[in-house]
Amino acid sequence: MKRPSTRRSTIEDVARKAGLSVSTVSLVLNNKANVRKETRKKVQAVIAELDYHPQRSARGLATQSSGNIGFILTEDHFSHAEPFYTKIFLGSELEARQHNYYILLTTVASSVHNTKEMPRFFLERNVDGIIVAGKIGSSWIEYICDMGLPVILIDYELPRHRLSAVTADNSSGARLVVEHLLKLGHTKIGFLGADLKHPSIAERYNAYRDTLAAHDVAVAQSWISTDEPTPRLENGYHAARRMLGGSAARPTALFAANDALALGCMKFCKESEIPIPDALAVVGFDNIESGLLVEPRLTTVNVHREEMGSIAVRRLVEMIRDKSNLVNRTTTQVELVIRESSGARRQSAPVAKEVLALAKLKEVAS
Amino acid sequence: MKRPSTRRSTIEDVARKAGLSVSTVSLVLNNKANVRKETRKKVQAVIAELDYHPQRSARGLATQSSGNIGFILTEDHFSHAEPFYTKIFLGSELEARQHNYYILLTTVASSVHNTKEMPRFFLERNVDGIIVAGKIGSSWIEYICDMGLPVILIDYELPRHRLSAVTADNSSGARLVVEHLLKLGHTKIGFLGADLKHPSIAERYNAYRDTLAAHDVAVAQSWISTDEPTPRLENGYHAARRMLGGSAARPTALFAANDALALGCMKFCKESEIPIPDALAVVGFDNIESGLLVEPRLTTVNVHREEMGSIAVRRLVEMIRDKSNLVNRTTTQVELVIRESSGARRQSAPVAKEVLALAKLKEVAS
DNA sequence: AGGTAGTATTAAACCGCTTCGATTGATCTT
DNA sequence: AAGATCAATCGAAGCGGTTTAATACTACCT
Repeated sequence: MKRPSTRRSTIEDVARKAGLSVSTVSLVLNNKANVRKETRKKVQAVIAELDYHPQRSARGLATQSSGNIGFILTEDHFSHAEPFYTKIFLGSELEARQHNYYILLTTVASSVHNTKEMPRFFLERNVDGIIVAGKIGSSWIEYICDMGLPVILIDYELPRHRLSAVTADNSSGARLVVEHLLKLGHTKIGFLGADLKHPSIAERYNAYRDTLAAHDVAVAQSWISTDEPTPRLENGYHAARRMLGGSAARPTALFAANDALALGCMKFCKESEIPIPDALAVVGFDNIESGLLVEPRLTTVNVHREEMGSIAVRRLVEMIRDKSNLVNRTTTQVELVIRESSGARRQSAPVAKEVLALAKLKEVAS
Repeated sequence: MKRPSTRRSTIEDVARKAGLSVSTVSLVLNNKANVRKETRKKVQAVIAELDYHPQRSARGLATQSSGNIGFILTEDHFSHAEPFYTKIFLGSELEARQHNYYILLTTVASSVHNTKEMPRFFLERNVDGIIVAGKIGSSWIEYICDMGLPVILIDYELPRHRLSAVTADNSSGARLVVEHLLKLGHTKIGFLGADLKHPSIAERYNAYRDTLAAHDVAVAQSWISTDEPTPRLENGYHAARRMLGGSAARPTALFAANDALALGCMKFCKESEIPIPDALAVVGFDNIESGLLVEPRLTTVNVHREEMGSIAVRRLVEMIRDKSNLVNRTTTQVELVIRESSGARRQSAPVAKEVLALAKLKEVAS
């Protein structure tokens, strides 16, 4: 651990001290061929001795690249401190580090835009690739594609645009949920959703319908709510009120498109004294931490968020390195986490002790 | 909105098109003196026309600065997706944007370190200043100070090091809590804390004791818990079990050093069927979102997290710009948020509808 | 008109690295 | 032994800005 007491050393210092030219040092630095083994060793020794680290901006200027990855999140996704996306970001950051990239996180308004409100890193060409997490306005996508930079989406897909993406296996997750509820004897299973234009929600919804159909279970239209604009807690509350507040026949189980909606629903039930899970079994999706705090604890589907982030970075780095624009979609595995809100488990497990199977991956190069 | 169809334009393109030299354009770019008004106008027009934006790395190389701010968080703070720090980060990012800085967020191990695990941005001299959020090992602080970069702490202080810092007004917050409980008639008020070496917790603890003393209210040692290593939910749970599980005389009210501890405590009470607030009033600190989810909802102290982040950036930018090393400490105001867990309010308010007074600031330049 | 003091503009050096083409030296052919 | 080939090294140009010192232009005195 040496202090940067004096001036920081440059490639020239290294070259001089090693008795070689700057170019040779550069070759070593970048692991290029045609450097004698001893020369390489020598240079590396000097580098270590001087604690030399190439300067980012100099390198960036010379190579016309920044060493940064742009991470874009819409304001509403992040500003509600959505822990879902926080974890994704964290996974990205850790992975980026491995590859010597920095991540520039920026939030943007969800749709319209003019050049003024563009993330600065676009204008200043300060990123080598882009990660977009969550649903975002298509105007953004258009713009981003026009930049000609490698792009990868997380938890979002656009069939039309042929973009690489990392998503959770929403269909399997939803299927697991519905099968779980069926197994518990439910036949009146409702769906608490939001904007079906969000592909993840649509996938969950479709798998829900398909699974019910496959088991020849009918569903009343009034048990399905897909009118809410966003899958947030308040909206779960409101949708639950509409669906359960009246006198109409209620479902006995409810699959919410995500945990926030499920928690909103539970909040309504608590206020209306509808006992969960006895009068209504509730299941969410995402496995956010708050699901552990409520009473009863929320049965849900675990999504490997950090992993989604790290995979996205890995793919993106490949795209940058190989200058490939091969579109590839990765689906991360999910698993059902059974707690009390679905009525399958009666005892409360010790706090913060929950073992989840490790994730595996299915990849599809398309 | 123009597409970057061709090559991106450089300062030379601007100069040529404006019929001026590169240097003049640079002068305009940096708002330097001695440029004729019309010349300035002309240049600006061309800049707009070409949609020119100076390239970060070129600028960085020339000025030996990066345009980045390093944001350091210990792993445990962030990896638990602590929403507390997420919000602080968000505030920083928004503010940084105003000043044309990027934020590089990195997490570090909480203590020991060798050069290998240093954030890369140090080694590559890729930041112009540093923000440290939350408690961090003193070895880190030493190292960071040695870098000679401007530093500002958020939610942490080190009397010995004379560093600038942004903190919440912990003392006032704790005083408000205790007075609130006293007003409700409590005289047996316990404290659920953790590591007193964390200055924020220590401040809250001291204000708690002082306020009680000022009102001549005694407190049993068994009602004070400060043994937990970190102020996290599990630890609140354990501490509550130790304090309330036995047969000894219980306090009737408990002030937890933060919301996570309070929630852990509530979890224990729920399992042990200790009714809140009837048998025990509970108050937290921080106002994290989960406090709204539990039943009863948590009375707490609101801390303006985004604001703390934005203030930190503002101060840091000043330090960078003025090359000043004036130490200054800013304390952001807090306010009591009364909900049901303290027993002062019986009705449940409508979901997600809570009006908080706007924050004001007290500043002390020292 | 000539000198001077500013003010506005510019040429050129420089920041630290990469990369291309040239150079050198060694090894292989015939 | 003279070329040819190939590996290792190096010199110099270039990336896109900033900054310094020199120069050109004005306006003002006397």
